Amino acid sequence: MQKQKPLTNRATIIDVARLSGFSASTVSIVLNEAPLSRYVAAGTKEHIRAVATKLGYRPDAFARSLRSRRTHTIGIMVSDISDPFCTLILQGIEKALYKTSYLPIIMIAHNQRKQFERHIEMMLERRVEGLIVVANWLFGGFDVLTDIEKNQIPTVGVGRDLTARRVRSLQVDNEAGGYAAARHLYELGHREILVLRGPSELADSERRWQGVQCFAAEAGLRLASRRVAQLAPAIEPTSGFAEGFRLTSKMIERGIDFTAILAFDDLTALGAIRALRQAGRQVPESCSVIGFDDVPLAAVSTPGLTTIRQPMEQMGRLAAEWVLDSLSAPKLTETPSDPATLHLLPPELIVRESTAPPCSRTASK
Amino acid sequence: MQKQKPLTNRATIIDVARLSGFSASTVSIVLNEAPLSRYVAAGTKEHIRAVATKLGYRPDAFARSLRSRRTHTIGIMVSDISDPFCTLILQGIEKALYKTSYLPIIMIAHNQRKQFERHIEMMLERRVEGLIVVANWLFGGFDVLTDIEKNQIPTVGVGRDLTARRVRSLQVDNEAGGYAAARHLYELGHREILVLRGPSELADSERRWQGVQCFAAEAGLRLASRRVAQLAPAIEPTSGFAEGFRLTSKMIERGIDFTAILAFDDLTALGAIRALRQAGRQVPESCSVIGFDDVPLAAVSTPGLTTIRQPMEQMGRLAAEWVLDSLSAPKLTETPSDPATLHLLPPELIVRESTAPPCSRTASK
DNA sequence: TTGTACGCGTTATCAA
DNA sequence: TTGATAACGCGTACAA
Repeated sequence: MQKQKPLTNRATIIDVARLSGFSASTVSIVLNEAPLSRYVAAGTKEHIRAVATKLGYRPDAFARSLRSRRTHTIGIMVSDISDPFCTLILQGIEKALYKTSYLPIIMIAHNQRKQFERHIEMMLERRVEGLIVVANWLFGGFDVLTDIEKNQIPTVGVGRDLTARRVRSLQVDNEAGGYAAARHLYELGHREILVLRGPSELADSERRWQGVQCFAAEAGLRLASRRVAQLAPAIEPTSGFAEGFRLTSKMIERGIDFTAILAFDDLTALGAIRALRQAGRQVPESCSVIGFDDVPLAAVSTPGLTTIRQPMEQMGRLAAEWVLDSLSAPKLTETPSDPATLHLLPPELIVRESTAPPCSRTASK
Repeated sequence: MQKQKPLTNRATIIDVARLSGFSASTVSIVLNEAPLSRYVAAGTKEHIRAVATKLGYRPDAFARSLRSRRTHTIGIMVSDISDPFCTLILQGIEKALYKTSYLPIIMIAHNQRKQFERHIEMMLERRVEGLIVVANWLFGGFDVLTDIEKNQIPTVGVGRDLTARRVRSLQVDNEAGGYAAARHLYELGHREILVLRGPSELADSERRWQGVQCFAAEAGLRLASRRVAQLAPAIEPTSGFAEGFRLTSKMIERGIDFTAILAFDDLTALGAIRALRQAGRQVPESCSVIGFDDVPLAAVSTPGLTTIRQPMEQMGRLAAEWVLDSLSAPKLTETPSDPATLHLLPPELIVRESTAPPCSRTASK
């Protein structure tokens, strides 16, 4: 029958001090297991701890940070939370951070510059010690990052190349990915390949396309320009599906021959598959399709989608580790001329059911 | 010893005061546009603002909150960030919160009780003013929420029924959803329906199943027990795919007839489709399939998946609004006997291509 | 119209 | 071994 105080405010360290009969300093030392707590009598410690739990005492992060000048906080700016690409990277970051005492502060920009800016403001006010920017698709200018730059907050970009903004970045090797995709189709025997390039505003599009061209040149494969299409500029990542569908349908209507489709990403590939099916063509029997990313749905769609995997979890983990490193590393020199490196991770070919050798009757040669 | 140096040497309000020649209080009043700023000379304001921006001054959220006793922060606990279900709810919450001055602090529990607990601790230390728990799948006991209870923090649960923990909750009407799914298949003409029930530990499973049974009773539809299977208990939401595949394959092997499958959720449905395809049956020509949730991949898989939509964004929005309401509402009475209502939202039937009338040759009767 | 003084909860420093 | 005190950065009565 213990009557509890209707605390509008919670127990503070002073309450614990009063009730335990010791000073706030001692309480602080004991509860934080500070070095000095070695000299505190065991009984005292025990008593103080008992009182603390009894009162449900919890240190106030705000007061603590104000005093210690440390927030133990890392800001994570995600461009789009409904995109599994970002989500998996986030997962990797989370896992890496969870082991440490750092708390991730996740903010979602919804692909809007305005929100991005506002969130950056908030992060600065919250004194994040590091920042990770997870971006996939378009994302306007990143000029806002200069704010970060001025404030000397260690920043890492994942998914997009932000080195132009002087931000160390982490990305899959798009060129190698494009190369691997083209090679896979070629080795299966495909010679008439429809290439659905990504939107022009995305740097990734160009890199993957270069990888494809590079392989074609090496293998002596001819990429007829009539079999190359480019996705229209798009705001949302999901618009890749509609574009893949539209472009593939158009090619079929025009009567252009092809035995395989090399799509910009998984969603584009799925759109292409829908178009093929609508035209009465089975995948992979009458047309192979390969995607890019290896988003979770690639594994559960039917047929399972052959694709180029980006090591998203690993990318997230690495980004987190980089930030953590620069946090713990002594800032020996101020290097404003630091050239902000771009780190490329190897992609991996994941073969599922959507690719197969071309059917003899379909192969026109 | 070396003097304690700030990690980031930013401008404080005092710097602004010094450089502008006015006192800190005047600066504070001006920059916050406090009521008293009405009496400050326009020139003074302008000057102070200029100095502030010149110095890149940014108020420190920690100091501010410490003083004002308000954090303007709402904790959001997400059970699994890689589950699109959670992600869409999060989206709704975000959008609703963005309009306000409240900042969402997102934490991810990765479906692990331990992490859940630790994050709850952190949220309390960060003095969140409200809490939203977004959960889909299993999630151990929620006893930890008693902490929250004690601290009198307004809490809303989304996706799972947490009323047993005295947490106001928001959920789709699972029974109505099951009912609608069964009805859709029945109205298309299906009489031999394979039902893949959800895992037994999930309360949703039972409710959906009751909806199905309810419709069957009303329509005089007989649900043969040999055509009812139940997913094995599972930790991850994605295991629904494997289970859907396994159970459907087993049914086919056993030679059990059915013209349609009513799956527990979209992933289960996709697993079923995979199994059907492997057995040489086309969807929807030789078997219809209906899912539940309307996760984004339902729209982009081929064939497009007919499903029961949960209004996830709306659920998120509502949850946010509820929390906001209890924050602004005057706490007139302490009502520890408050029965924590469960609010049910209507599901919606989304018809795509995976359902069709049974083919005459397939229908065995 | 502007400045002074104090308090928010913690922790580091020094004194006892 | 423990306690007193001063900061951390900001907002706001109250005084001027």
